[in-house]
Amino acid sequence: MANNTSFQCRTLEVPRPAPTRCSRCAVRNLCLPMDMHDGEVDRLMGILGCARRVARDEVLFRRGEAFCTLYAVRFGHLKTSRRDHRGHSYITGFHMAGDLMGMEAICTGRHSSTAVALEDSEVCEISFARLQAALLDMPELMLHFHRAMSREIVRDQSAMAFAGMQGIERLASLLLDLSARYARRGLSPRRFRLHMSRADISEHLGLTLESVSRLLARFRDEGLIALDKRDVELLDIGRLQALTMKTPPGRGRAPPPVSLRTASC
Amino acid sequence: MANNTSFQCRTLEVPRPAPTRCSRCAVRNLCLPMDMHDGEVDRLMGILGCARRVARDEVLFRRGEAFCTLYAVRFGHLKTSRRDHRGHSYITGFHMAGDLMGMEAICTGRHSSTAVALEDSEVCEISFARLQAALLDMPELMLHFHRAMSREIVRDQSAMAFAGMQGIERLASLLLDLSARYARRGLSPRRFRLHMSRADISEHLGLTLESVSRLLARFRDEGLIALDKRDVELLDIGRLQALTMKTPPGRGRAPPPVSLRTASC
DNA sequence: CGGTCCCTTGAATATCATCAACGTAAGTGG
DNA sequence: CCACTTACGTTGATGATATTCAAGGGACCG
Repeated sequence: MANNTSFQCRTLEVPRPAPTRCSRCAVRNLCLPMDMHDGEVDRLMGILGCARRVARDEVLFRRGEAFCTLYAVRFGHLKTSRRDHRGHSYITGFHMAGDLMGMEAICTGRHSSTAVALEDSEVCEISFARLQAALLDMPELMLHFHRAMSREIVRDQSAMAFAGMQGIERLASLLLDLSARYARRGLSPRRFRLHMSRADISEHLGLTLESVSRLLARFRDEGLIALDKRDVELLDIGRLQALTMKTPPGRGRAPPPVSLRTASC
Repeated sequence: MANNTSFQCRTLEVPRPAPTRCSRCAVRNLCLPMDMHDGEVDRLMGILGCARRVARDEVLFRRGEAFCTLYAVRFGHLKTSRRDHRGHSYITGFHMAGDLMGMEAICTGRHSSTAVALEDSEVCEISFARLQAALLDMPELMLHFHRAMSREIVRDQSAMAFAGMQGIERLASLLLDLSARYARRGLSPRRFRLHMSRADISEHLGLTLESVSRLLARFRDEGLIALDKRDVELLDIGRLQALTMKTPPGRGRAPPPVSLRTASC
């Protein structure tokens, strides 16, 4: 982890590891197009800053701060939060290896949310200006970037559904979402750690801390999950999914088949 | 509105207006960079399809459908909706002149939501493939596009806050959001029409239709708004804003000042 | 005129927030 | 090592809020 100063870093407090080597990165396939060959990958070195360690509870970026870099999570977990009009804060997302962070800031040039590490983590700094320039020469990378932003839109729109759900469904949805994301990373979809506090969960789901605690206890008592502090095991994924699929008594309808009217373009 | 066939349109059912002329479009400044001169604007003609009319209740695109074009609203109002796991649908957004639609579909190549017109409307079809190609030559337009996607992320993240709000705050937030959007378009921020049904509002806010009706009546009775079917007038915007800022009794805290720690980039 | 759609209103119930107390574990300092 | 503190989580009692079920009003349309 040699201190690298060839690229201007924002703060000098944290020891700097060597510049990011995407070609060796564990989450390369999450950050970059799958079919990108190493030669192209190496060209990216120019737009990358250094990997940056973020200690637990440390702020990666803060609301109102000028935006200049995107961040790709190399390992660890982070949360992003905002405040609504009344100053009440809520968590817009939990982020893990391979996730891209900071895209909300592009539109204004200032961050609209604050990112904090839930555990000691490492992110890869991506100069937005250099990325913009690089995209002009790399059409596949540009498309990949657009897909990443679109994925963030889909994720955020999915979270909007919480508003119409009961607490029990919100919590089940969160557990299943985390499970699926770990599965995609080759980790266990059944056993994982909730790196966030109960308060974090409640601020993400729009419930109170007490409700989250009660709901988790209920899931445990009903044999849906095993729970040991922040370690959770999903004992009955099928029943958890069923929870997200019906609250009303009689008419729990299966989601209709996706219409695939082929378009002629 | 001559029928134009120089560009392949998806359906031939609707009469085709002449190809879109951005340089004369009323919402040009919402779609395109402000400082774009007419010469550049004319270059865009190549990536634009035809303006497309969408009749009230008509589907512009449907979940599962292959994605090939983005849509910029020229006039009218539309809604986009999705279904959560349990098949329960919710509305991800209301869209009006100048809004860009369809960005959620970029990541998978298929639409994840369904767009329906709330009234007779017109959108401008933007071939995504051609847009991608054009962006390679037009760095400012690329940045503009990235800002538009980022704005969508911010908007969606703002809507996530509904989950943590009471009904009264959710409704006030919606009214103020619509008000602000109309103001930005040079329309009255005080008087406007709710082009969506009560059911649409309820599915957007995560409430029941009955709750929305009761809350609107309450706002009316308390002199916050005047209400005549779908026409609304905000009589006391200040008090409406106050509603979004405090529900809890004592400790309604003013939002803290934005921290502007200047970053050295 | 009958029907439908959209909206409103009422009464009973379920769900969640609030307030409060307590438990546990980790860290600190004597 | 023990008393103390702090952060985090659990649990209980109570009340506010929103949902559910039900009925009905009003506008529009064939």
